[in-house]
Amino acid sequence: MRIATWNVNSVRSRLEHLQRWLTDQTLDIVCLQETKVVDEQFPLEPLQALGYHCAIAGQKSYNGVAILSRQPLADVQIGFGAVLGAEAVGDLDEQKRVISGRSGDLRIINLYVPNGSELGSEKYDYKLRWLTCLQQYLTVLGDRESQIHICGDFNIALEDRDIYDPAGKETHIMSSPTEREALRQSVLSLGFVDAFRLFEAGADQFSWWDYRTGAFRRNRGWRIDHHYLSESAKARAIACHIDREPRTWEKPSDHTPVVLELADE
Amino acid sequence: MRIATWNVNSVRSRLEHLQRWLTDQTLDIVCLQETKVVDEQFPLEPLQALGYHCAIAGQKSYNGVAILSRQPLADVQIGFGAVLGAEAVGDLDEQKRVISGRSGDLRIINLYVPNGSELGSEKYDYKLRWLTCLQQYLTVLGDRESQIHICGDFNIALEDRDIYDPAGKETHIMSSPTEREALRQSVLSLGFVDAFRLFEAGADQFSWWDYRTGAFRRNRGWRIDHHYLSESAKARAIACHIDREPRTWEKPSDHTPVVLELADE
DNA sequence: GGGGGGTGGG
DNA sequence: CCCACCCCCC
Repeated sequence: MRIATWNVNSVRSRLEHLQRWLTDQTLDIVCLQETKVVDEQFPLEPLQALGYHCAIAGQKSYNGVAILSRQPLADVQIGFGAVLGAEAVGDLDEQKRVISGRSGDLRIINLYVPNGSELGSEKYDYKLRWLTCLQQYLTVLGDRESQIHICGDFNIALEDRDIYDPAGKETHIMSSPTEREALRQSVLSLGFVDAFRLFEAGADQFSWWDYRTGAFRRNRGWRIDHHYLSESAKARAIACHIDREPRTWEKPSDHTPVVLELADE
Repeated sequence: MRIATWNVNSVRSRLEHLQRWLTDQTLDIVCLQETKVVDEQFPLEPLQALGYHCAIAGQKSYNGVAILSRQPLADVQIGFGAVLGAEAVGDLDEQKRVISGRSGDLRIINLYVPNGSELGSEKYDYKLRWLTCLQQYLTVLGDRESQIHICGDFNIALEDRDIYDPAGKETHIMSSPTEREALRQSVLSLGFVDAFRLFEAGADQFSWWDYRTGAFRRNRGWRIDHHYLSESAKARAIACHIDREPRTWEKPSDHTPVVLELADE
């Protein structure tokens, strides 16, 4: 099966790209971030017409996540609170950044990690608190289920080879040692592995390029969109690649899709 | 020579349409309204690249007029004040709605008449005052020059055959008897003739269709974009037609161009 | 630079 | 519906 993650930067303004890409490709599951639309206005019909079921968790203007799937997902859960309880989660579910569902024996978790704005800012603090909560969330789910796949826009580049020009980026949002450590702690320490790095060792492989200053043309990008696999899911991994093409289209998202292939069971 | 009038509803968002239309057509002079851009940001280069000189009178956000011409225009004048004096004009030159220039012996006057919003409103009063001033302006110019061509968006349909469904539109902005009379008084009473009606007698010939409620598809339009000719210029008139095609393009202006053909002298 | 939102204008 | 503007966010 093929699973994609794509931060579409508004599912409504990217609907034609999404339709085109889903028609060109053969995807089983597509995890979207930054849908930026309330559920009532999510473009269900055109995506159903392409053969997808939609599990959606949207909000107005910002954030919003969705999972498209050829087969309906079981046990769809929205937010950390669905697993940890609303009290434990506090303000971290106010923004729609977490949606999860099960496809056969595989638990799919789709995340849109907060950007964090600037080191030391209030938003940065929110990002770190959010990642701490993510660890609890994954710990609980990991105790319950064996095959787990996590993907999304992590807004963190794990290593220097994941950034176009890493020198001096220790104080940059998305590449600070503190953020990297928080992501390792929240995800990698639980045994999940970065699926892309099972197959690709090189640098200059990016999934996001700023709209400004011709970053895509100059390939000044970041690999911040990831797939993670639990030990048992990792055994099924066949390939993981970045599809740069949608980023070349007219009025693209600033992110491009990352596709993971898993062996059928 | 061929002269067009086109309310482009923002010259920047309509630049591709304008380039396409100017490439398809052979125009000598193109009068634009609602350019909605300050002079410093007017897209001079792409229009010069198509072989046009530009006389521009813009403002931020609203209004704005321009004349594109294959040959540079002589004696370009902006506003009523250039002819009547600033004192006589008061607040009527604050909005950029008037630009004029001479091409050979022909005086070209490009106008964007105020819309007027609603009958009885402050904007309506401004429209009527503006039209009174227009009469003075044209009277002075008519005393000075013989061959005069006036065009633009008049925001008034002169006759019932110029509206898609005239019944009950006496209290509608753009078709009230008061506005029609004001336009007759300001322009027609000075001897200028509606060039389109020299050639076309029929109804259902429109130059503007509201963006809302599928007005274009249903041809619920208005003929509010006009060419007027002085007696001596009228002698040169060969044809006048509405080019509906640009209104069929993607993201069109709500107006479509009206083209006048004059015999070369 | 390109999404979202809102308001004001037509 | 589709401009413009402003502000917020990435």
